[in-house]
Amino acid sequence: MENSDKKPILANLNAKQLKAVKVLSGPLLVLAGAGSGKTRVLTHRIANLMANNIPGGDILAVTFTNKAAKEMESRIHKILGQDFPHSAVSHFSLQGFSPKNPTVGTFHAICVRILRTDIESLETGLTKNFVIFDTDDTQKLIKLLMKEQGIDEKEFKFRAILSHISTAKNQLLTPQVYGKEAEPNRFTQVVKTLFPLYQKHLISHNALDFDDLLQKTVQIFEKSPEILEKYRKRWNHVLIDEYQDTNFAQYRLIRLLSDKHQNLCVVGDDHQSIYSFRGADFRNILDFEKDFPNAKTVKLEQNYRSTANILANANTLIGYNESGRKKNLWTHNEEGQKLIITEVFDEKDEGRFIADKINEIQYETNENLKNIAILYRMNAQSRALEESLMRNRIPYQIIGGVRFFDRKEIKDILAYLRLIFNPQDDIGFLRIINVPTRKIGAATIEILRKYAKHYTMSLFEILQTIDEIPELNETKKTVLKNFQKIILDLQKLVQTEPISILLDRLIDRIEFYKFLDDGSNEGEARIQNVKELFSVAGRYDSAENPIAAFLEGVALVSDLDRMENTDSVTLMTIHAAKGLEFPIVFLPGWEENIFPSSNAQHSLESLEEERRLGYVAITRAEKRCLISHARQRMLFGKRDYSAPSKFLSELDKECCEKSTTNHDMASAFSRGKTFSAKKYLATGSGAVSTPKKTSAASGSAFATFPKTPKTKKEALFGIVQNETEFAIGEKIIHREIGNGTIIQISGDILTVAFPGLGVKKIVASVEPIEKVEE
DNA sequence: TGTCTTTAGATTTTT
DNA sequence: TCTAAAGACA
Repeated sequence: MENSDKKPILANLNAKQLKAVKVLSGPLLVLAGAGSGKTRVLTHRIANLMANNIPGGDILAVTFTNKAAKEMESRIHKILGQDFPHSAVSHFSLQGFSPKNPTVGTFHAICVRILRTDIESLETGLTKNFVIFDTDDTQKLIKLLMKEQGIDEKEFKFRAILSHISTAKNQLLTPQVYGKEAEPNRFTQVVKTLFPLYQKHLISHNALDFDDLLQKTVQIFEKSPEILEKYRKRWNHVLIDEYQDTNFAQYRLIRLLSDKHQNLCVVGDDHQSIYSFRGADFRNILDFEKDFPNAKTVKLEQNYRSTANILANANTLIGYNESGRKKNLWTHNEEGQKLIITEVFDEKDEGRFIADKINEIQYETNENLKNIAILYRMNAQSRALEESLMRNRIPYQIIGGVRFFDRKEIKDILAYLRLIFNPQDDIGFLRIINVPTRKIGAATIEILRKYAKHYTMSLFEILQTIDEIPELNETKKTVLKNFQKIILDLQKLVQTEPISILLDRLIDRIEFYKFLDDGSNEGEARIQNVKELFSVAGRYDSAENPIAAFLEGVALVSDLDRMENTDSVTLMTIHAAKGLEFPIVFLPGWEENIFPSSNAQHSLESLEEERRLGYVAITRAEKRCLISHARQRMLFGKRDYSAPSKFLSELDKECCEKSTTNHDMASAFSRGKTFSAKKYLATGSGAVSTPKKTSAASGSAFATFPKTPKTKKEALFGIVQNETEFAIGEKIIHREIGNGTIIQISGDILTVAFPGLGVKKIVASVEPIEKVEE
């Protein structure tokens, strides 16, 4: 690297950061406040280890998300230049671990790779070809078992049972141990019945759920000292990011790997622990010095991200928590603007307020939209915001909600692949046996299941003996044999052909596009979604076992990994925003029972977790933070009055500014009328009538700005506008909005100032506007 | 058995 | 509001 003599590894670090980077061995705790350069320390420390002749392959770095893993790799690469071969780590590759490069990945991704090598040592019957069951699969399975056991679905919620099982697994409890230890009551009695059955079925399907990935790995390590030794030797240096969010299974895993060499560096901030619902326990980070008495501790307290005003608010808020280590986060950054707290009328008014503010900010500072984020407590809040942004023609991308890989058509195709890859997968079989429709219904399935159970074979395997099943007529047998043949034929291709060919043949054989195409826009969108799958699949063709890598990738990938760096506003939950930062952050919905959530009101612990979430939310902002709360809100089909969040009164009053959109009922009503008039516009504007459909139509998980086919608009509105006939400064009249002045032109998009209504972006060829001759 | 219609029920956060 | 399960009917 050109400036290697300047030691870039140790450059641009403050004294504390440098201290952490320079510790080359032994246990190290880095308490890193928000925005204090945590990732910087991690990456530079890895680079420094490598610069001190520790082979990259000796290093294991565990991150919380795949996105963070990728980010970390590219940053290490940047620091080390050629010293770090760019092939880097492929997160989903099944090839072993590289001797040259650090292993970077999430707990789940790393565990999968360990299991692909060593799971058979457990002698549970699980093989290297195991599939990963996602939430949807596990829900189906537990429902199935409940039916089988005659457990009343009304009395016992499958969700509650699943989450109970998950918690137990995260505590590394086996069904046997759970059965002994759980306090006896009606609910645990049910779980005691279902847990072992659930586990048994997973094994017989050759499947693991998310929690198994961790638990099985720990089991291997505890059972086979020689396997544990292999990984201990491989990873002489272990680094853990977001340590405050580790659960017991992960904690155990870390101890197993690093107790011997003690070269363990954990980084985190107990104030940012927000995943306790998933079993995370921030006491892990508080107890680190107890667990490792030789630990060195470095506190990073200088914040480089946010203005002093933003930081002051975050500090004051988190100060209301009793738990956690006291910290003194400070900054040299300028004071900046005050945090703005705005009272709005309802969720629509809130959407309008945010859209107007974005237009205003853009007009004033020409801020790139990718610097703006809207962070909310729950996905259900996004709809009103999306509608408003769409109406105002503000491009946005939405992370979360219905994930791309959760779409029905995608899951169906994946289920086919799963079955091809693993014929034991009954859940996959049940998903697709009648997709496309083959006239195989509940009755036929029941017969198959009876025989499968009797011969302890999987549903797919039982098709071999189909001729010996008297209950089925010839037509059914033919249909089932055809289905079997499709799967068997495609299985032959797995070894030789890339996934794209396999997908192509599959879609062809089952005439999937024909099945999806119902003539509607939604049908077209579904086809587009399936086609998008090809581009995703292409990335796995170079893996050793492409289909396994592909299935694994889609099981472990989150929407966050698909976040694009485009010129658009980002919408996501606060949880998803952890680890990210944005110059301008909107925080809507700071109302009691939304934030803090109604489910968090009953205990101090959960309320404190909500407060930490608030802390995370505010500290995402670099320059500006705009909080809003609505007087009433439509939620789950009901309109309710809502009190401002208690967190608002816990902010630093000196550093806040209150405002209101001042919309009483009447004005909100008239505004609503304007909305509906414009909604007609939005509805007609292309293939979309609701935000959700937009995301489908765009062919990805993102609801990107609808690129509207012009011809359709013209047909719909009978307006043919010449895009070039407008100029800055000209006056126009909008049929619905009124008179305005053009202040900016960007291609077909006009920025128009409407007196008294604010600045809006308008697509010239779409909206009913005309020039006003003066 | 599929499809259309109705109804009930659930909505925090996610690897 | 939206989804999934249940019911009615061809």
